[in-house]
Order: sequence, then structure tokens, then C-alpha cells
Amino acid sequence: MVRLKDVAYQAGYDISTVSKVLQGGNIHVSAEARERITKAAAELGYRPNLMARGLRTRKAGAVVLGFPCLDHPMYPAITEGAEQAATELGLALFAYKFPPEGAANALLDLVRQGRADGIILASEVPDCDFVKLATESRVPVITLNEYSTDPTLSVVLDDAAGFALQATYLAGLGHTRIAYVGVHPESTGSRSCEESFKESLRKQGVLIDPSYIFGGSFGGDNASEVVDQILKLEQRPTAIATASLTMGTRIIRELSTRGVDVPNQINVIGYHDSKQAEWTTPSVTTVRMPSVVQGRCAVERLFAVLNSQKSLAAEVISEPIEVIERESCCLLSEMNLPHLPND
Amino acid sequence: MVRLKDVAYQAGYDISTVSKVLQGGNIHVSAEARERITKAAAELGYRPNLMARGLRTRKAGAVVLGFPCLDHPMYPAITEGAEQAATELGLALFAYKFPPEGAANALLDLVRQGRADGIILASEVPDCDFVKLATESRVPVITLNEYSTDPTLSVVLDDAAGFALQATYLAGLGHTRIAYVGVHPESTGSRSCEESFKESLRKQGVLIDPSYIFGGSFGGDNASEVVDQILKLEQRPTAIATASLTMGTRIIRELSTRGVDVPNQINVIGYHDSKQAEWTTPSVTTVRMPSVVQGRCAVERLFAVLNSQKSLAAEVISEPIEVIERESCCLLSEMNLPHLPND
DNA sequence: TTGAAAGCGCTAACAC
DNA sequence: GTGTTAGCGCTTTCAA
Repeated sequence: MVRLKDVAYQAGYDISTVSKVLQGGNIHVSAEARERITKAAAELGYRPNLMARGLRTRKAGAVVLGFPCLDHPMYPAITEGAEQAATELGLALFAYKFPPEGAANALLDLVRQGRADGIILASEVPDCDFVKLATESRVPVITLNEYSTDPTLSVVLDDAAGFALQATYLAGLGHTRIAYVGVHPESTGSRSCEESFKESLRKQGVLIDPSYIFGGSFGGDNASEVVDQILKLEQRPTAIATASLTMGTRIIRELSTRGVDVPNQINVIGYHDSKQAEWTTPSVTTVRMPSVVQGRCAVERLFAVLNSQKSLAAEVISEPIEVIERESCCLLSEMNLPHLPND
Repeated sequence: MVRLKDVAYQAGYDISTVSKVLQGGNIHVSAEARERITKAAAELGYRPNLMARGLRTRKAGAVVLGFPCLDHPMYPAITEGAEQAATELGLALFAYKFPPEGAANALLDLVRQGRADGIILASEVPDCDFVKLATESRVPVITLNEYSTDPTLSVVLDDAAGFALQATYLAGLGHTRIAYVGVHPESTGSRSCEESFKESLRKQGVLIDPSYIFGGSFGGDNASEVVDQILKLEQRPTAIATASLTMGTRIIRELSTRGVDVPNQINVIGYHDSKQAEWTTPSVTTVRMPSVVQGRCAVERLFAVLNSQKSLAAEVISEPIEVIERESCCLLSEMNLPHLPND
């Protein structure tokens, strides 16, 4: 291991001078010293020992992106953005998949033990306990959902706009009988997504019957049951809006299994985007949310908090939100319906 | 922050005694001391400062699982196993998505700067440079492919067995005209997968024409071209074996687009498994490889290397390997072929 | 412009 | 069985 001391010896300067130069600030050091020290460091292949630095400065220079699972299609996008920002800010970014049980402590310990300076919590389920525990331990946390009591400690997507767009898009295709499959029916976030969806539809003169509203999950584990219920409906909807891409994909699969063709007999739209949406038959039309931007902003905000620039106002990421048109939706008039809905 | 010193004060013992007790070894300490110290630590909510400990012991107590991307369906499985082992061994496990360019140094610096003790490289593409650089820097690395010059520093899957099983399965369904779409045609690993596939087929009396062999990638980006070529073949194969689930999925999609029904007109089989394989129509039959075990063994091996128990012999994970039967394959006799192949 | 020195929290060798 | 002490590599204040 090459230490500051070794570089100092090689360059002929004191260790403290070397330290100053290698930190690259605007310190008052002669050009010659700067040059010789830089050269010596490069020759020796010096790398600062971050444990020693961290012990001294009480900063780890790292942040953690905590996930409940690695296979949700939204996470790669968040990670991509977070990584960009982390690189720019000189932070190390670790992805940490926390275990379902004891999630809170495993994650918080990363900071309490000095491995990281803060946490970005990308949990899909509301976890107020975590935020409370973090606050008590004074662990800086940015959530990617609105679980925080302090809205400036969250970076949320504008799901109201996202679901409004989803609704507008379906209405624009001519649909009037639309089912909605949400996620986490118990959470207020999901409730407001549903409200926004319905409200947007209402504005366009489309009313949605309560019996057309279903609960689900991001993973779409109950897709089969939901499809059964939808197909039992007295008046079958011509479109199904879902709150996750996976749910959309799995609903399409369940419909196919039962001989219902998408999009000809029923349309399905997802929420959030991923390359995988292209690989199924039919490919999945979906509302793409700016998850990359969200990841980026989360890291920037955490950085600001860590440096106590707490001036940042609460932020909602609302651009770009767009419908990615693929095969699972089409104009109502182009569908192959047994009989047109009667109103 | 609660320090050892604070616990010592509270318990009425010296800091060094506290240190010994809290490390939990078989140190000679009175039962009373042990009890009072443990109690004080709990009351105060003491967490060891890992930077201080690491500085002193020259160990980070953490290992890194380096990925090129987060969205390959194989990675969640590897991570799951790695995480189990890490938890058991008391190591922190970080997932680190390294940038395409400068991958080597970004990852190696994690160790050279003392953030982690070793690296598990889950790269899908051969990267000999990395292993060479790591060796030069004396950074412990376990690769999940056979790039290492030292076979004891890799934990590889028994792909020979996997592809043999794939071949056996297709032959068992009655197929004799089988196309093979590999990955990374340039690497020796892929070559031997192909050889194993062909050899296994040969043993069952099935010869595979060189024109039925195609190159590809894990991501299946050239699925469209491959399908075009396959459909142009004078004698169309009745089955397509692929070396990745994603490639298999995308090939099915491209076939559907062109009006070719899977499995009735052609069978497709993937390699590696994931929940996603269930969600498409048709669902994808695939060879499931023991990636969870691989992840677990990789961490265990790295741990052994870090503690210089270098006695471990080279290891190939070969259980369990099994075919997960889904809808993309069926008996040749049950297919709906325009005319049976003429031999 | 440069150097001396203290100390971050912890471990481990050693003395008592 | 318990305490003393040196020092891991670094930053930073202060003095020269």
C-alpha cells in the first residue's frame, strides 16, 4: 500500500503538504511542489485510504441505494440516473438489496457504522417505520415515494400526471369502458393515482364504475384472479389500465391464456417502461415515467442534505412523461369487438 | 455517535476490555464484565465505527459484486445466493454497477482505497484485462466465468452439462433439425458450450449443420437478423436452442411478428431462468442453471481467499440443472408442420 | 509556502 | 481478568 508518507518521501515534501496538494483545492502551494508531488503520486500509484480519510473527516464519501428486490424493471432506470449524479459529485454509489425482515436496521447500520453517509430508499411499499427510525438515528434518507414527513426529503414522480396521461390516452383511443388495476390499495399514494386517473377520465366525459377498479401489486402476482374477475364483468371493459408494467404484461398473458386477444378484444396499458415491454407479443404500450431523472435528483438532493444546503424546495419530477405506443393498445374503432358497448 | 469510550465509561471498564467483549471471542473476561458491558452497549445503542476498525485491522469487512448491467435476468439469482453467504459470514455485500468504460479501475479502486476487501466479477463478457490488473494490484477477485488464469479463483457453472441437457431435451422431443444461437462467438467459453451442445446431439444420432449455427449476445439484440436468416434456410429447423433467456424470448417475439407460431411451427428453448419466462405468450421453456448456488459459492470462496485458506480446489457448480418445461417447446409429433422434415 | 503535531475510533500486544 | 499504550493513514490547525 502506498501511503501519503511514501509520496511525501519521494517528492521531498511533508506529508501535510502532499495531503493538501492531492486534495486539489486552491491551497497556497508553489507550482514546483504541486508538480513534484503530483508526479510522485502518479509514479507510485497512490490511492488515498478512504478509511483513514473517513475516520478523520467523518464522511464516507459513499451513498447507498436501497432496494427491496433487483428485478423490478423500474430499478435499472433509477440506478442509471443515480449513478450519473454520483459520478459527477464524486460519491461512490452502492446498490444494496436489503432483506425483507430487518430491512431497516441493515440499511441504517450502513450509515451508523460509517460505511455510507446517507441512503436513498427505493422501496415500492410504504415504510414509515424506516423513515421514523432513520430520523431518530439522524441518518439522512431520501425516499423515492412520499413516505417522508418532510416533503423536501423525497424525490417523487408526478404520478398524478402519469395516470392522467394514461387515462387521456385511453379516452383518446375512444375507450369508454375502462378497468383500472392499481397497486397497494391501502396506500394514500396509490389512492391518489387512482383518483387522478378517474378524474382525468371524468373530464373527458368518461365515468368509471367502481366495479371496474381492482387492486394489485407491482409484481402482478394476482393477475390471474384480476383477469378472471374482469372477464366475469357483465359489460366487459374494452381497455385495462394498470399501475405497473409487470402487471400489464402478466394481465396480457392471462388474457391470452383464456383466448382473449390483445389488443383486438381488449386493450392493456402498463405504467413505467422497460426494454422488456418490447419483447412480448403483443408488445406493451405503457406510460414511461422519468425514473432516470428521479434517480439523478435523489442523489443530488441527498448530497445537498449531507452538505446542509437544505435550501432545496420539495421536488416532483414531471418531465418527460410520455406514452410509448406499442401493440397492446389501438383505436377502439379498429378493435374486433363482438358488439360495440351500448352507450 | 457512541464510541467504545462511552460504553467503557458507562460500564465502568477500560475501553480495551469493552473492545474484547464486543468482538465476542472467547476472551478471558469475567462474566460480570461481559454482562455489564453488553448491557451498556445495548443501552447506548453502540455501533462500531467500521472506518476506525478497518483502518486498524486493514479489513473493510465488505465485498463487492460487480455487474455490467442490472437488467440481465441472471443477476438477481446470483445476488440472492451471494447475499445469503455474505450474511452468514458477516460480510457486507455491495452491488456495484460499473461503467462500461474504465470499468477496471472503478471497481479495483473500491478495494485499493479500502472500501472493500475483494471483488466478485459477474461480467458476462470475458475481461482478461481486469483479471490481469487485479492480479498486479493484488486485489482478490473471484470471477463467475473462466477468465481467470487460476481456476481456483473462478466459480463457474457447468455449462457443458447445461447445454448437453438442452440438446438432450430437444432430441428427446423428437427434433432432428435444430438451430443453435450462441453468445459471444469469439470467447472460448461460448465455443465449448456450442461444442457440448453439438456433441450431445451427436451422441443421440443428430447431426447439426454448420449453417444452423448462429452468433448472438446475452441481450439478444440481433434476434431480428437471426430470425431472418433462420427463416431463409432451405430446410427450416423445427427447434431453436438459444444460449440466453432474453435471446430466446426475443426470438419468439420476432417469429410471432413474422407469423411463425411457437411452438406449433417451431420450438424455442432458452438458457438460464427467470420469473419473466412465465409472463410471455408462449411462456419460455428454458434450462435453469444454479445461479443462486453460484453466487453463494463465489462469496464463500472469496472469503476463503481473504483469509488465506487457499486450500479450496477449483469448483464447477453443476447442481441443480434442470429443464423448466413451459409452452415454447413440445413434442415434434404434436407440432403443426407443413410437411415433416425428410429424414 | 511549508512543516509539526494532534487526534479521528478502534485493536492488539503487552504489562500488571 | 483488566488496563496501558502504540499506532493504523489521514486531515487540519497552527506555528514557523
